Amino acid sequence: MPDTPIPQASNVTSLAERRLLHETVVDQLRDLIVQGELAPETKLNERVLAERLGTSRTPLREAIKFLASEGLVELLPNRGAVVAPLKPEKMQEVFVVLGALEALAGELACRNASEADIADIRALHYHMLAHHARGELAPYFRYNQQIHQRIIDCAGNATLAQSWRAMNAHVKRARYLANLSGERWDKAVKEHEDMIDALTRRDGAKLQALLRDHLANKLVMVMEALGGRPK
Amino acid sequence: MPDTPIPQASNVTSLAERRLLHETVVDQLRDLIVQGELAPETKLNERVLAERLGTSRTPLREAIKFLASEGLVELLPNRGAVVAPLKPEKMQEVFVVLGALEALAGELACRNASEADIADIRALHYHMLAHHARGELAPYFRYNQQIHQRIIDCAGNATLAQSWRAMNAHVKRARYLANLSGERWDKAVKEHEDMIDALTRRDGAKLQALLRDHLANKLVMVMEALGGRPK
DNA sequence: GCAATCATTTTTGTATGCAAAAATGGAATG
DNA sequence: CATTCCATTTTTGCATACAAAAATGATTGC
Repeated sequence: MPDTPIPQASNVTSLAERRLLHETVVDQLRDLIVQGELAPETKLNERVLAERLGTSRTPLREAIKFLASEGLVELLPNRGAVVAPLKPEKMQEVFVVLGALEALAGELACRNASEADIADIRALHYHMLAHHARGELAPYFRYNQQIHQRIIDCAGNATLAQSWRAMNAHVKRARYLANLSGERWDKAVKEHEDMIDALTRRDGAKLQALLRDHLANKLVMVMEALGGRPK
Repeated sequence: MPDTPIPQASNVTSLAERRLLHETVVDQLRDLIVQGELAPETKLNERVLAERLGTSRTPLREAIKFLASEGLVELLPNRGAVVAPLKPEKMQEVFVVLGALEALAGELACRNASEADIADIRALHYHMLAHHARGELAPYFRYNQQIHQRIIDCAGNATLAQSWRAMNAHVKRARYLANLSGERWDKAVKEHEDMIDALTRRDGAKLQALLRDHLANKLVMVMEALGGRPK
């Protein structure tokens, strides 16, 4: 018999641990969208999707509403929902906001990150360099994302992190469009180099500027790719 | 309490509106939360709330999921949902992010706003001044919010606007705590004065800085009020 | 008197049913 | 051949049903 826990009447958040079907459906559906398995503008047929995810329409519809709030799906009254289109204008908007969020995160991270945090990020950076050297795109992207994620985390602002995560989901959808040519790729890596440098020196202003530029460059690449697509 | 008829805003299905019940429920529920009618940490009883909003549990649950994504409600697995607590730490986080978003909006607005836009905002500002002069708090808040909203709108970035709206909802919940003392209120008005000035001169950098400070000052007030609350 | 236990009630989570709207397809018409 | 109906099918939106989990509260034992 374990010790009887003291009844914490008010602090409800501490016991929100159990996994709910609704949440797994949200995660699965978000993955399908972000990974591009459900392409932009795909109609979400409730019956089909529910069967695919092994659930009924009710939790699926709740998940769709949740993702609609994140902007990953669009609700069409009486006509269901579609995967949010990948419009160039939308991308432009997202990158601008994301730039501001990452800049803020960079500044906060320079103040709040521990030395261990920075060492971790640096390690991720070297992993990324290795994959860049070998021209391995997928692992490169993975480490790239992890670095950005870690910088956000080091900012120590959960609200910022959540907002960033939602915005970043949109960008992830477009990442495979970026078509990293050798020159562009090298440039992006160089920017990362500078970012790690600024973070190590805890130069918040510099890191902020670098992140903004980095995002702006990413946007250019995505825009070229999107603009080239016949729509 | 026996059947107390709740004034149904207009659940009329007469007009062939494209508006879904789900959306009206989202708006109604958000209003109840933002206006404080559903206090922080209130448990959302689905049966009771559905009846109150004149609907069934299904659309209500969808609305709850939607608002959970906005952060206004928290989901407790197998225990339903509660109105998100108003914790000081959360407020601090929100204000930091909101500061970055408004700063960005200010910069963009200085670039993109038309002269007519600026004239409109200036007009709102004078209305606000009038209500400040008369010490009318509620109308003051209303115009204050409208001014901030208009600046966001002038940025011409719908993604930014939506993100701001969600963040701002949290702040609105705390606004009645701010307890504007004469001195503080005067200071806030003075800051607005400067903001209008910077916008008119289209001095983006200045407006950005002013908005950041303005938000930081608001935070101080809210924090004092929240910190003073025995919780 | 108090805590623990367990039956009962309540509430949540999911599935299903049903009506209305939209999509589909095919015949009739120009 | 294209277009416009209209009947049929499909899909969505909402309500309800039902099982499982949690809250409640009465009872028992100490």
